[in-house]
Amino acid sequence: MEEFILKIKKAFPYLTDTTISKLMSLGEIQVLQEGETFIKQGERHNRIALVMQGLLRNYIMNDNGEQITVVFATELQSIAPYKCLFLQQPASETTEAVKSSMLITFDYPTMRKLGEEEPEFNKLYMDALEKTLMNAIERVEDFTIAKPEERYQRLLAKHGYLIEQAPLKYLASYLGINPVSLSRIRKRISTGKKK
Amino acid sequence: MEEFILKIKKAFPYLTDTTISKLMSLGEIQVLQEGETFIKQGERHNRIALVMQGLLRNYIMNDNGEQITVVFATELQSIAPYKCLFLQQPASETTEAVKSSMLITFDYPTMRKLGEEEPEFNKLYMDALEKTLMNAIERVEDFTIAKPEERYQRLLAKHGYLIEQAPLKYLASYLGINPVSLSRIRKRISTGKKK
DNA sequence: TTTCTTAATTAGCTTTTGTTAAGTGGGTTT
DNA sequence: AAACCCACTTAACAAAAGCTAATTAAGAAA
Repeated sequence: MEEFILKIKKAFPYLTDTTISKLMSLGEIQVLQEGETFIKQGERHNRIALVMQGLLRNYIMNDNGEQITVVFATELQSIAPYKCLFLQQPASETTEAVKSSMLITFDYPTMRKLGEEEPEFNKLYMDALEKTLMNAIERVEDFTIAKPEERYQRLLAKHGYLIEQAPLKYLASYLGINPVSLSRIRKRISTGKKK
Repeated sequence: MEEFILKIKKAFPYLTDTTISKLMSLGEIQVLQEGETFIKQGERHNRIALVMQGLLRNYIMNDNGEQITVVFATELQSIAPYKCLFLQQPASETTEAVKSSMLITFDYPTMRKLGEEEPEFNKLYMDALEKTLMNAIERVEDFTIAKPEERYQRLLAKHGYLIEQAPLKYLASYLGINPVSLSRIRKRISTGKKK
């Protein structure tokens, strides 16, 4: 808990101590065991989560009922069913803990209302949004620039911890490829390399 | 001009007339001919654009020096070198007019500072950010859910105007595939379909 | 009009991925 | 220990995409 506050301070240096304590009192701590969900597809929901510890993922279902991991979130990253929050719709995705995790969650409308009076809250929310946007853009770039095998290599280079912590089947859909293909790619890389 | 203000009012109904006129006075109108750029890769830049008319794209270079179109922006959508704005880096992408277009551009730091005093500005910026984020997420979902041919189909269904207005070579990289492949996909779709 | 240039299509071949199915191994449960 | 479950791997073949190059089409320039 203490260490988490320290991390927050480091990540958002402009937050005063009073704001942080207000924030902690507004937020709700939630602990999830591996496989437990924070939000389920179809639910109406209005909370946004900041990951304190662990690893979560958002997944949607494809036409075959398979889970497609759209995004992972780890320490100090925020995760939410954004379309659901912004458009007031039932969630189209599920947020689930990949390993046991701790979150602090906030009511989205409350946060935005608070922000109107307290600029610090607004700044915090905007920063979180901007970060989330940059991550999404980076992900789109990976898909447009790199072919499946290269995407795996880039993921390995940039976010190796994901490859260590998430099972292959999640990673495969996250990379937009088939689990069988990903296994093959791994082998190609580990053995004599290509060409 | 008049019609544009009407569109703004429709898209952001909470903006008062005074805010809108303030906004218009703060913004700078810019007209781009086809192929002209708003921001070039490598430049430092701090403006964010709202498209009034036309069609723009952001592209980056891959390792072979080919242009990869990461995102399109059309009427009432915002476009900017986000990573450049948020992290104060030289732009890693170029923003270019796909056809002759009109923009209104704002200084990003000014807007954020203004927002601290005037909640309406903040709300506008957050709404724009949230929309941009939703678009990026949708795009990631397309990549993870659908194979190249299906991605083209989805694009056709959801954003057919892009397919009418943007040349194939831009669309191909936008969809993460080779122009030759896209041409083949088109043919496969138009002729007897698959199977 | 003819010429030039560039985008798009088509073709032939290679490489990669998708698909289905059969192993393999680790970890639980009984 | 045996039986079971599940993730991952491996294999074999089909389908799709990548790559190179040649051809066609269309628009701009001479």
